[in-house]
Amino acid sequence: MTAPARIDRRQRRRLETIEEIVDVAVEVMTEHGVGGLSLGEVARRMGMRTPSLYVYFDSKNAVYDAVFARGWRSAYETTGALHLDVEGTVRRPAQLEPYLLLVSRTFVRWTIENPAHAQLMMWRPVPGYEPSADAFAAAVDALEAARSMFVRLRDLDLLRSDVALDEMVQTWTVITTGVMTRQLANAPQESFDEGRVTATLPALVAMFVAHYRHSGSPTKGKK
Amino acid sequence: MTAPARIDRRQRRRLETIEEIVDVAVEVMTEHGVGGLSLGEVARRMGMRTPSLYVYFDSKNAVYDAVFARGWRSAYETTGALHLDVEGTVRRPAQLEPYLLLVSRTFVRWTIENPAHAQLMMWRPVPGYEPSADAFAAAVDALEAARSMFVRLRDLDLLRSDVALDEMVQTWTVITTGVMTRQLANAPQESFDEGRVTATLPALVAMFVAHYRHSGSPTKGKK
DNA sequence: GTCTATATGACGATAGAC
DNA sequence: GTCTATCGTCATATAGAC
Repeated sequence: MTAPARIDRRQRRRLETIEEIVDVAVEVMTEHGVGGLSLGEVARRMGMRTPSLYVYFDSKNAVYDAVFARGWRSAYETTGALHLDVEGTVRRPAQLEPYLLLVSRTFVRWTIENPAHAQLMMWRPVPGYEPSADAFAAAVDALEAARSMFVRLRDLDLLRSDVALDEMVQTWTVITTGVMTRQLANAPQESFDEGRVTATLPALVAMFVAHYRHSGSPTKGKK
Repeated sequence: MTAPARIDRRQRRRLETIEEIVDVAVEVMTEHGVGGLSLGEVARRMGMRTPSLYVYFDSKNAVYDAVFARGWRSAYETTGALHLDVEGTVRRPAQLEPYLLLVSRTFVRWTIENPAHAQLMMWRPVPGYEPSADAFAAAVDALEAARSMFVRLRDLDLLRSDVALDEMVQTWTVITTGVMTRQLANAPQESFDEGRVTATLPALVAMFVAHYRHSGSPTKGKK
């Protein structure tokens, strides 16, 4: 039975080529902007001709789709790791604010360090491209992870239970997306650590925590 | 002296044509996405040939630049009107939170109703385009207006004076930009009034006010 | 001054030879 | 699987008609 093995080897090679195409595409997007992706440039860097890429991807948008899905999976893995400890059991944060600050910093840092992925994921920079159902599922998974984080924090009595979870998830994503957007749009050359926008994360998380923490009544609260 | 009059008429016609080109360009950007602007499409809709547009604009990026500058001027006029009363004297808001909610709602509403302008202004959707010094000045004016609003509110003892103004301006723009970004990226077809993201503005402004208002000590405040 | 005709080079994409 | 050849479209540039 050598036939299956040969097929496996072929498929492995094919997958490696696909991975390399995506890598080079991200490289080009990082240099020339997300909308500046050119299949000709990708082929040139890989030592091929443009039409050869069509063996692996049906269209330019299919390449964008792979970057989109890969981005959400990577962000999910990076940020989601904070929600679980090594054994995989649910983590019990001692204090709410330091925990949420760590989560937001981890996510925003990922977006600043992966600007091509992040812009494709958070903005709509490419006319005509919309994520496929498969790619969108990766985004939904990541949002669901954030949502279940808030469920967990609420069950631990760290967050108010009189506010709709949707509102917390929405305001949370507005804050993280807002920081990422202003940092990448206004000063894309600044790193996460030296960013003047990323530096406001502690203040923004403090506002969020004051508003939604369980203990006190944050605003207009009838004490 | 008929010559100057004829020149005036010509210049007026020229300015009208320029305005029309920008109008049609915004129309195309709204339909096909900001990066989907095609000078050929603009010329087609105006009943001209593409090269004729180059009489009025040096390049495609010059058209983007006009849209960028026009957008910031329009946003400035729309939002800045709230800061002054009819006579032009400084307005004295009775309550901080309703006032800031009105300002943020007015600004974000403008971005949702002018998505092409807003995306060009707040994101970086067009590879190779960077605003010229002139166009950038319009953006600086608008940001300065926001900053002076906070100066005024602080002088009126409505905002804390122990926090750097820069931080307030930064967190404020993060919130407004974040709402605009998530609404336009995730549900661009929803109007401002029916938007599920824009609906979180009251909660976000409440957080902001609780954190920065003068009276109480919002978080970790030593009472 | 205003527009058209024409040309160039890059792009995404397809067809077909090897 | 990779190539050459080709198509249509795009931004852009130049030359010249009116």
